[in-house]
Amino acid sequence: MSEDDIIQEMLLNEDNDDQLTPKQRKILQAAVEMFAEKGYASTSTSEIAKRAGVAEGTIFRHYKTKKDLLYSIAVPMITKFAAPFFAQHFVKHVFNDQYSGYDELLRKLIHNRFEFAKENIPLLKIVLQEMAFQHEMQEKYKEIFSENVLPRFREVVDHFKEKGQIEDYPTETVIRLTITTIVGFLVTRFIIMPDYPWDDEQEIERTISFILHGLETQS
Amino acid sequence: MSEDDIIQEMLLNEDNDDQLTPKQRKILQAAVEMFAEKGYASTSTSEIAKRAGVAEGTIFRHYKTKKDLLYSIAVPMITKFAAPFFAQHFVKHVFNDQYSGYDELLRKLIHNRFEFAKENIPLLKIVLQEMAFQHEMQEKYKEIFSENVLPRFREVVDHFKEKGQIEDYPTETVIRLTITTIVGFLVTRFIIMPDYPWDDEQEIERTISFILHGLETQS
Amino acid sequence: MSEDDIIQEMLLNEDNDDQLTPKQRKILQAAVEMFAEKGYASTSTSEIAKRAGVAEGTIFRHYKTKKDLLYSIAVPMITKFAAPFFAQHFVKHVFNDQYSGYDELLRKLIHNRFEFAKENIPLLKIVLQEMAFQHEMQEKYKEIFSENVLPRFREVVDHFKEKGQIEDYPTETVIRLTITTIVGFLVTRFIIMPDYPWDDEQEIERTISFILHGLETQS
Amino acid sequence: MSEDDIIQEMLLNEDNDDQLTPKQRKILQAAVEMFAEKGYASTSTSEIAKRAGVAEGTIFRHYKTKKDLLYSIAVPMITKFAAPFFAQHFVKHVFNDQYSGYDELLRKLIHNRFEFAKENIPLLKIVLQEMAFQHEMQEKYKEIFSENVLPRFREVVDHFKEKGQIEDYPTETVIRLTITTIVGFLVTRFIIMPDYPWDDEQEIERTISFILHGLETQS
DNA sequence: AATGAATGAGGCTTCATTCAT
DNA sequence: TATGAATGAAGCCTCATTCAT
Repeated sequence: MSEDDIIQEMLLNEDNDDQLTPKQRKILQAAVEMFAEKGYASTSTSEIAKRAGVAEGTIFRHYKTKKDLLYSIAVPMITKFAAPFFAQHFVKHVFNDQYSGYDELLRKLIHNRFEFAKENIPLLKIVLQEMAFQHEMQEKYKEIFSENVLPRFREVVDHFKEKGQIEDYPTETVIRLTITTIVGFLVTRFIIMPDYPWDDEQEIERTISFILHGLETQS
Repeated sequence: MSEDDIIQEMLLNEDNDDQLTPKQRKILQAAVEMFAEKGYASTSTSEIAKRAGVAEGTIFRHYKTKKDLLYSIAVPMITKFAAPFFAQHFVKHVFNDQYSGYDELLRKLIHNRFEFAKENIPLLKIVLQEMAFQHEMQEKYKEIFSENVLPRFREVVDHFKEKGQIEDYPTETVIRLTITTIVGFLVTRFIIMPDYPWDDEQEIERTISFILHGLETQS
Repeated sequence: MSEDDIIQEMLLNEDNDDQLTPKQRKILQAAVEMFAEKGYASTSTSEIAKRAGVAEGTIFRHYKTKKDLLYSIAVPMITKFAAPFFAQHFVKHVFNDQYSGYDELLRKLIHNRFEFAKENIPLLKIVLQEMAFQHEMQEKYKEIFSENVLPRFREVVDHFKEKGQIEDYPTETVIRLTITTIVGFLVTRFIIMPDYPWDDEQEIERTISFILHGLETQS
Repeated sequence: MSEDDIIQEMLLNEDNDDQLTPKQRKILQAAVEMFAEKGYASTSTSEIAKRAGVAEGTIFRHYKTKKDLLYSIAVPMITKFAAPFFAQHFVKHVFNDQYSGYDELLRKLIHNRFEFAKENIPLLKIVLQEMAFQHEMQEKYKEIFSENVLPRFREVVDHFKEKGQIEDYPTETVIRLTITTIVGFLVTRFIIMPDYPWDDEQEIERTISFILHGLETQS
């Protein structure tokens, strides 16, 4: 757990707010809000400046370009969202403890990402939206996914497939179904229907059950 | 089946291409392409005009506003994507045939929507993107969903829950998990990873199995 | 003579004002005035628009870029200034008439360019100024000079050197001294001291004499 | 000769580099380079600061205004370029030595200004460019020219006209032709065609001959 | 003396929309 | 119906200059 924390800490501090001037922090905050509300392309730098309480020129002193501003917000978010897969013990734990199962891993992952999403709804929205059009973000996503998420995830899934806990679908399919269901839940919960009266604990459990039974080896 | 066809036909003809002048058709086609490529906000009417091979003014003769153009493309798409739920026998069939199961429904639904998505990738992309910001599209979506999709879907799910085929989750949860998994598959298949060497038939079957077992009553 | 006229006519009509809308003509006129007065870099497009009595956007409908506007003004001017050297009989005349001398050629050239400069003072100023920084203009100048002016001039000078009318300086030197003196005169007359009470006819004659005696074969 | 040196020394020391801090010297140097390369209006103070390796604010500590910076560079240059005419013996020498001719004076003048131009190409470029638009520079030029250059030059020319060495053109015309030819040579040599394989010694001699014969009394 | 963050006016350019033809 | 010239508001960005440190 402490190891995980350290890594997340590092990730979060990568471009840490500590080094930012107050004005810069205000700019980032305003930009995040507005990009999430209206989309990157429909948000003007003058609006951001106004909401941040800053002269428009000040934005460009810190970010050469409007796109720079977007990237400085969105690109690290991609890494952060994939953060659990950077933790050393994400995989190790699974292998070392013979009694641990896919359910335990899933439960940890979902709870962890649920909390993260809850704290970062606007950022999540921005990434989801702009990933469609921003080349540099797609590159970052591909890099993170293929170099960090996919290999770790594959190890784990293969492990449980060998243990017979998971149906013998192609590993990629298992991963797809798992991620799709988790992300689908988070998107529904926080972006599509944030005002629905969710019973989060139960809904999380049902989602875990759904995945587990969906992937369970069929006799 | 014929009933279903009629309804879809109606849906498709709502703003049917038959009534369009060639220029108008060119405009729509160009707009769909560009909105999907670059996003609504980042596409200029002059670019659309150029690609459509018409004068800029011509666009505004047919669509009062750039947003009108978007809506005339995207709003019907929402209806079309929910089309199966408009079909009378979508539900009736389920009730009349005592031997039919959730799997059969799911299989039909997925195959049907898979084909539809395949034929309408750019439109799908546009709707997914702009739903986030366009109020009128959200309204249309909510209307369709709560008045047509949800009630029908609820009837069906309740029916199978009563028959004991589906675990006793809240109906909304079952619907959410089902839709999330289907849409997640389509998005992954056609938008996120269109170039992956998919074995569509098998992947569809696995997705169906995943949903079915995920929702299956646990002894 | 008529031949010469035709060629000049062509040159002048190359991008002739006839094809321009009234607004476009106004824009060009305003741009020429302001570039000459304040320099290209210190003239804003909004000032040009104001003086032309046009919306700022209108400028960019006709000229993609502020620099385009400059080039569309200045580049043809380079050709026009070198126009006499495009005339077929500029050289032929010299060779065909055994009694003609360098003085006659010079006299024609100076008178002709004097009238031209007089009618195009602002354009002359713009070219002289911007030649220093605009790459594309330098290229055009080099092209015109090395492909049209220099070869013709060289033929003529060599001819008169052979006839013993001109001192045996390198041809390039003769050309340099001639052009330098003519251009120096025009620049002084029209740009540096336009308000001095010039006696143009006499000053032209003195300039011709100066060049002729300066280059005359020394016994 | 020593007298001449003293005067030039004074001129050069007017705003002498000795009194400058290293930073200030760097700023001036950077400004000269960039103004010559891109022109005054197209050079930003931040670029100058960057090339000089100082903070933006530092420039404005030494020069109240960007224009101040330009003037502090260009205005003294005007004086320096006219420096020979400040020397007492420039004229005296001519009168005292009955055997000296216009050729000797010209030769000295050209050699002297040639060396000066060679050492100050960027400054020359700046003055030539900005003279067109900067009022204060024009004033300085007019002052220097009418108060120092013109009177001295006139004395000398009148002297040689009386001696019959120079054709009886108006004195202003003689001066114009002389200066035009010299400046034309320097501009061609150092600014328009600096890369041409010049034979400087010979070209200078030819230029002197050209002027002398051009002005020589015609029998 | 030196810094560099901050400013806000203004620069060039794009854009959706209008309208006379 | 179709055009495309014209608009002017707004967008992104740059710049000379100021000021607290």
